[in-house]
Parts: sequence; structure tokens; C-alpha cells
Amino acid sequence: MLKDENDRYVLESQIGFIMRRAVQRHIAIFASLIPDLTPTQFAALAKLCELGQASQNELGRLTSMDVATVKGVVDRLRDRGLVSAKPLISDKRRLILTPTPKGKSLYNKLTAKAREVSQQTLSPLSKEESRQLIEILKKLV
Amino acid sequence: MLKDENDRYVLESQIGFIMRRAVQRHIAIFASLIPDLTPTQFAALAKLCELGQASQNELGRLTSMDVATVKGVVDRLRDRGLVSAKPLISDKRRLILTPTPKGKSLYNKLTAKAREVSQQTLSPLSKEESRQLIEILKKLV
DNA sequence: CAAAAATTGTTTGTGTACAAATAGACTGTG
DNA sequence: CACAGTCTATTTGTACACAAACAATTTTTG
Repeated sequence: MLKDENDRYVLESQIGFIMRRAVQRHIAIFASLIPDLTPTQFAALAKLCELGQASQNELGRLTSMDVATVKGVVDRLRDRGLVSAKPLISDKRRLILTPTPKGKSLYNKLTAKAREVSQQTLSPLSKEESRQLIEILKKLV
Repeated sequence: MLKDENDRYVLESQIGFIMRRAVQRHIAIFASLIPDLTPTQFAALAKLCELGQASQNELGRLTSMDVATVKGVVDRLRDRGLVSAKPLISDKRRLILTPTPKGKSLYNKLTAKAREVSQQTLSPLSKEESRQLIEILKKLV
């Protein structure tokens, strides 16, 4: 049986390639609207503000970050005084993280911008397409 | 006017967060089926095999890689003997890249696996959803 | 209770990814 | 022809992202 055109491997149509490009664009939009933080740092700060507090490991799980990744991200947030950390007495393995007042206020200041980032990322799409995209992507995870 | 529930910033529903997770999953699937190369390395090799040859800069543009990124990727492919490079005489700025026989044969060997990666990534979706996802994501780029 | 297993955090190494600065080479225009 | 602007590649620095190995501390369970 002969292979037809559809059997060719077209890099530009592969889901991985397209997603990588879409993420690149999103990160660029994020950086232009929120130069203060990276998307990852914002995610960690946002989740921590939502929770009030969490261990480093827990925060990593909830934001889909590897243990090594979350350590780096949290270290940078701590260096900038946005997050504070102290060991938990009842379980000496754990490092309890809390957003500082400065961290909370930055988060509150940035949520409007963060919504704008999402909007602008989705701006080439119709309302219906945006809804579909998010719905389908959620199934993919 | 009071903010309602829809106005809350829900990290898990933001397009950037979801795409980051989807890409993570894709990369994991890629690594499990194709441990030889990273997605980025495969993309560069694939494009180079498709073209026959290209300058490093050109290859970067066509695979959406930054100049610094493509340099690193190409260096690793060269180190492994999959790609060869020589300066262009007619334009001494350019570095002309060609896949080696080893590179070409690896690419040919891996394309079936690469298709499987895409399939497996999309496996939680119906055919129609997969089609829609790719169509919508292409608009986003 | 004591040994085995699991959890948390750290470290190291590799690989994207991008910004910014630099050097060398080319191109276009005055 | 000169030189200003552009293009290509490299280098450096910062920031995810993950694997693997490790230490310290729970927790499980035999």
C-alpha cells in the first residue's frame, strides 16, 4: 500500500510543535504585561495567596512543578521578599511557605494584569473557540 | 458593582497554566517513546532532513528557536554525529547544516514513533476534538 | 518496638528558552 | 567607494524543567 500525503510527517502540524509555539507566544505576552514576575513565579505566588500557606512540596504539586523547579522558583520569591519560609515544628521535613504582605499586595496588584494576559493570549480566537480550547486542553492534562 | 465568582482569578483555568501542563505531559510521552532525542532536537533534525540543508539561523526560524537555543540544540546534534556543519564560502557569516547519513537514518527510524507520540498525546480526545484543538491552536500562533 | 518504606527537601547535571552584548560579514545608499 | 545599517553566529547570564541521587525525617508494618 502506498503512503499518501497524509502519511508524511509534517512538523508544523504536530500537536507538540504547535503547543510549544503557543506557549512561547503566551510567555512573551506575559512578559510584556507583567515584567515583574515570570509566569511560573506568578503561579506559585498566586497559589500561595489563595491557600494562605503551604509546604514547598505541596505548592509544587499544586502548580505542577518538579521539586527542583519549585525550589528555584520559591528561592527567587524569597530573595525578593514576596514569600517567607519557616520549618514546621511538628514535621521537621517540611518547609512552610507564606506570602509576605508585600507578596500579597503584589499579587492583588497583578491579578487584573494576569487576566489581561489570558485575554490577550486568546485574542485571535472567538469567545466560542476560546471556551472550546480551554475545555479540550483540560481533557488533555 | 459586585464581583461574582467568575471574576475570581482561578489559576487552573488560565490558558497559560493549562498549556504549560499539556506541554509537560507531551514532553513526558515523547521521552518515553523516543528516549534518544528531545522534542526540540527531533524538530531540528526533522526540519533539516526535510530541507536537505539550511543555515543555523534559518533552521532556528523554521523551528521557532531563538539563536542561542538553536545553537545549543545544533551543537548537541553535531556532537552526536547527526548533523554536520560547514561555513558557506559565498557568505562567510553563515553556517550550513546538513544531516549526516546517521542523522537521516535515525530520523527515518523515528518518524513512526514520532507519529505515535502525537497520537498518544491526543489520546484523551475524540478525533473531532483533536482536529478542533489543532485548528484552534494554529490560530493562536 | 525495630526495620522497611515513604515523604520532604537539597544538590548536581543536562537541556530548553530568551535577553543583551559582541564580532565579523554582507548590502544598500549616498 | 565608503560607511551605515543589517544579518549571522557566538557568548554570557538568568530562569524553568526534569532525572537521579542523597540526607533527614516521618510513617508503616511485621
